[in-house]
Amino acid sequence: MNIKTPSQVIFYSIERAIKEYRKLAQKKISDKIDNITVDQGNILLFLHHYPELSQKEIAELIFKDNASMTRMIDLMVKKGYLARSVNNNDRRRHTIDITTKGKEVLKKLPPIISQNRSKALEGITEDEMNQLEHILNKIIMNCTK
Amino acid sequence: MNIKTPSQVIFYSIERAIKEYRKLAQKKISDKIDNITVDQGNILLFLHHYPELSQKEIAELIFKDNASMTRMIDLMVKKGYLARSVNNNDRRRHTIDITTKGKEVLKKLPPIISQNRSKALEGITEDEMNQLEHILNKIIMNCTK
DNA sequence: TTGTTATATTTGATATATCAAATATATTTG
DNA sequence: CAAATATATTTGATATATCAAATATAACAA
Repeated sequence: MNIKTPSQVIFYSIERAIKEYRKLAQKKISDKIDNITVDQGNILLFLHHYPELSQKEIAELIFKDNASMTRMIDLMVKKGYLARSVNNNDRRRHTIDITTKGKEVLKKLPPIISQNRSKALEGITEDEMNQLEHILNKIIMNCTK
Repeated sequence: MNIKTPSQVIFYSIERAIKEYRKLAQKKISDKIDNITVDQGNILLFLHHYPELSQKEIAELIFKDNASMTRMIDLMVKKGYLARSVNNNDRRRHTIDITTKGKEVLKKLPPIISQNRSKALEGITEDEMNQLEHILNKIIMNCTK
C-alpha cells in the first residue's frame, strides 16, 4: 500500500483519536468511580443541566440511537443511578430523574473529565482547536447534507 | 450550559464526524453490496493487500480488540467471504483466505470508498487535511503515551 | 529437557450500535 | 368526532466493543 494520501489516512486518524481518548477517559473514570461508563457519565451530566430532557433528546445530544438510549437508561435504572416515570404532560415521554446514587457520581465526575481533556489536548493551542473544530464541522456537513 | 469552550466541544465533534462518516459510508456500501459492513470491507481490503496478516495484526490495523476480531472473522467465514485455517509455521495463528465470494465484494468496494471520501472531504484543502492529521496525531500521542 | 514465560486465539459476560417492526399516545385532517 | 398521521419509546435481531479468563502453541531459561 506504499505511501498513503491524506484522504486515505484521515478517517483512520479521526477514528483512532476518538478511540484512544475514550480508552483514556474510561480508564480514568474507572479508577475513581465504580461501574460507570463514559456514556453513562455523559447522560448524567446532560440530565443534571437539563432535567427536562426526554430520552430522544438525550440520544441526539450524545449521538446515540433511540434504541440504544432505551437500553442505556434501562441499565442505569437497574443500577440505581436514574429513575424513570411517565411524563404526565405527554404520556409518550418519560421523565428521567437522577437518584441520590446518581448525584454522588455527578460530584466526582467533572474534575476527572476536565483532567482527561487537559491531558488529551496537551500542547495543542486554542488556535489549533479552532481549526480542528472548523474542519470537522465541514466533514460533518458534507456527510449529513 | 451557556457558551462552550473549544476543549469541551472538540471531542464531541470528533465523535460526531466519525459517526456521520460511518453512517454515510455504510449507506453507500449497502446500496451496492448486500450484507457487508464498513469494518468487514476494511478487513477484506487489508487481507487483499497483505494476505499474511494474522487476526491480531488485522485487529491492530483497524483498531479493534482481538476478541472482536475473532467474532468478526467468525461471521465473515459463516457468510462465506473468508476461510480460516491453522498456519503450519505457527500453529497458534490462523491463516485467513478470501473466498471467491469475498473477491467479488473486493471488486466493487474501492470505487465506493473513494466516492465516500471525496464526498466527506469536499471543500477541504490538502493543507487542511494535513493540519487535521497533525492535530489528531497529537491527541493520539497524548492519550497513548 | 522440563518448567516458565510469552503470544495468538477463543470464550463468557456485559455494554453499546443499528435497523425494522411494534406499541402507545398525540396531533392533525376530513 | 373518526380516521389518518406523527411522535416517543420499546423490542427483536444482529453486529460490534471490552475486559478477564481459558486454551493452545511457541520460545526461552535453568
